[in-house]
Amino acid sequence: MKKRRKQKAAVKRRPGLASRERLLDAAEKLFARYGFNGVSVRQIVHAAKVNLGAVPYHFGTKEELFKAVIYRRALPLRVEREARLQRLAEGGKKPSLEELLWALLEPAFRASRENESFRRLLGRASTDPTPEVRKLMAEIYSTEFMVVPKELRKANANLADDVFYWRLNCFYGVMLFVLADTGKIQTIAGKGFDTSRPEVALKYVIPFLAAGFRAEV
Amino acid sequence: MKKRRKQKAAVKRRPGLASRERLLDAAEKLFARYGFNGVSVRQIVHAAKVNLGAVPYHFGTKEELFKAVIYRRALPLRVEREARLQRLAEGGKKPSLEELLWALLEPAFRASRENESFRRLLGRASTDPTPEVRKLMAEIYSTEFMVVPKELRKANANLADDVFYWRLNCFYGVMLFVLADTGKIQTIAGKGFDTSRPEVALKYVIPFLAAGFRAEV
DNA sequence: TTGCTTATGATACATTCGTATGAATAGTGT
DNA sequence: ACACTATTCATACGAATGTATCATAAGCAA
Repeated sequence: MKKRRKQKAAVKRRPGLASRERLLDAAEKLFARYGFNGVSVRQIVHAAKVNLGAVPYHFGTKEELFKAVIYRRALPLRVEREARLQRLAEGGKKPSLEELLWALLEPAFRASRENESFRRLLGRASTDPTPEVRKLMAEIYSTEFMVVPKELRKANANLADDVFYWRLNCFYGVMLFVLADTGKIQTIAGKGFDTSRPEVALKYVIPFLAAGFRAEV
Repeated sequence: MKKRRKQKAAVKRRPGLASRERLLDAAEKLFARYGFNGVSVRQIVHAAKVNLGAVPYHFGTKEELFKAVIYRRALPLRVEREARLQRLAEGGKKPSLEELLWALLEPAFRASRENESFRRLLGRASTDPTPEVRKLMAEIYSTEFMVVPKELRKANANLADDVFYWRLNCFYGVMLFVLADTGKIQTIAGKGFDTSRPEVALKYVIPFLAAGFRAEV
């Protein structure tokens, strides 16, 4: 592997920053819609109105561009999530399962207010079968999102291991599918059914999940 | 679009049938693992030990090959599912939610006994963002799998529309994620945690779903 | 201005992609 | 044996892919 260009201070300069940012925005939107393998670098630079050479220059490879798209928002997401958990812990008494779920889910869902694409991208990339994407997402979950299973385990300390992990599996299924927002329910319920608004989604999803975790064994 | 070859009786002959079948098997395995866009036709023919020209000959296009892979098992799946629903209806009294969920889910999960790939393919293709795949899956669900939401609606007649459809959304999230079997839980719970055996999966998943549907509003 | 670093642009490269073609082979009914 | 059809094979085609190259432009420090 040949060394990329020296780019120690690639972020310090201001002028051309617009180009890099537009690239990230366009890539986020397209990756969210069509997946990593479903979009070409040329489609991205065209949508971003940026030259083709900007991708090797700013990111090196398509895969690095994808990583940059994810990390740009994954880090703030973790910070936000942990702030909420912190606030919950400060309350003194043990939070309810519903409160915990809210703290864990709301930041990711709320990402849809400022930027609808990232919410979908997060949901879809988490189940993307492409090896490079899988590797990256495993890395993200083990570094940024590890707090999710850990906190849920604490809140469900009464459950046996096998039961808990299966319910955690179900939890991820619901979370990722609702984040991904594939539109499946619209094709059943009709186009008037809106699944994109985060506070509405949480209102319905959290009771479902809480009841699932509390089910009799 | 140019007309494909005449292939009215493409299935009648026996000899070369092995080639077509091997192609379907290899494609099923690879599509399940890497997604539609993550596999090339050349990888498929290589895995199937078949000549490249066999794909245009037997299927025309890659997309048609994918459709053939899905339909080969989707049709028997529907038949099996409806047989179970029939048996349930013959019982006379109204079946429990758990019994209904069992009838709806078991055939798809059981597909993993004979053929583990199709179960994963079904789960993953249902959330694949590729437009061609989405179109096909929408078609499949509206023709083969429409009975699922219909039966669930009957069993949850007490729920308001919005509540029901959100819970159906959660249901699909769980079902598809567990079918897809992406291995996420193994990375958390350790490699010893087995999610591939259908009867085990159902034992844990059905109580979770039933409790979710029954949750207080 | 001059000098230097960073960014953009047009273009080229080697691969790989899906699909098409037509000759060679194998199987079947007569 | 024959003719005929179904299948397999090697190969070719143009388009699209990710990445690299290098000349030019732009911003800033001196």
